[in-house]
Amino acid sequence: MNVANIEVKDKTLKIRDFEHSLPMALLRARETVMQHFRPILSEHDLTEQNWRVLRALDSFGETDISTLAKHCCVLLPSMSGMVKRLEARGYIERTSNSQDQRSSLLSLTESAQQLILDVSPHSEATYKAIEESFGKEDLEKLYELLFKLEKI
Amino acid sequence: MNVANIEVKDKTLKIRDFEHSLPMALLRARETVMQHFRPILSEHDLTEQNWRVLRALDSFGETDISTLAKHCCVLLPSMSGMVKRLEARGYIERTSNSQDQRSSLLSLTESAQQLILDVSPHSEATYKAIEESFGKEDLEKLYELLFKLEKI
DNA sequence: AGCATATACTTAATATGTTAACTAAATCAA
DNA sequence: TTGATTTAGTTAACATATTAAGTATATGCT
Repeated sequence: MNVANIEVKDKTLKIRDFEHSLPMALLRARETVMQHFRPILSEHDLTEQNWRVLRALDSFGETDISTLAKHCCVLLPSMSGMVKRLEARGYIERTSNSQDQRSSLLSLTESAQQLILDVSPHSEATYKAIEESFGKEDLEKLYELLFKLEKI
Repeated sequence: MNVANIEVKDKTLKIRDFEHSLPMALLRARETVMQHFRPILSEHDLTEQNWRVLRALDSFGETDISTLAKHCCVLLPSMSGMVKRLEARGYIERTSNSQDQRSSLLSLTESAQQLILDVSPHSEATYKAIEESFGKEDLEKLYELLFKLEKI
């Protein structure tokens, strides 16, 4: 018997409730999407988060680690370790910031730029396939609703 | 300069590209939603995942750990550890499965059922607030699109 | 200048995500 | 019935998430 809704005799309603949970629905949807992208990334020994960081540096250019973390939706301690590992693998460089000795500026190495050139076409193709399967109009509508949800 | 789109003179297009990424949009939206729920859960020393597990057990009733993991969108090794910790805290019980000695059946303790009764009203209220702020029709539309996305 | 406070980041500790290896029980085939 | 294979779970190893504590530099006040 379901304690959170004791008047419900069978579990049908409560199960729909669980499946209908907004965080759950967002998680499942994201999982489905990522299942299409992860094989491409893992071929290059990149995690989903690694790819996010490299793409963000490519998009926004040289930035400090805090700004990068915000863009990538990653907490600073996670980013700290990730950058350290990507630096060790030769994908990220640090330049000391003359204005503030506490932080440094991060940028992509040549090797990382080449990696992005290699991976991007596959990533783009996967995205196009999703867009085609899902429908361009529905996808635009989904973005609209997701962006709206970010602002509540 | 953005390597993945070298003909782009400034970074505007590439930045929008990054922000417009579907996994990123889903992640950000989910983060926004969870920021509303996490304070309630952390008051009871529950992680987001813990709450998912307890709610799933409440909804689906006694189940084996593999089924539970699928419902919660969690991998089996993660679930294995989580169940062990929730069991140690007195929230989950194991019953040996006479049909199959490899697995056992999991269920909620009285204490967990009481916990759900305590937390649910706050969780419900938060959900209602989100629903009101976001709009009921848009929320239904969002669910519809998310469920559709799960099926691609 | 000198001290208190704030800021930027790292490190630590523990939980969870992810893949691979491992254990034990169940099933299947000869 | 025995031996190979499959299935259900756990454990291991490492990456990331999360909160708290620690370190060094900047800034503001007196």
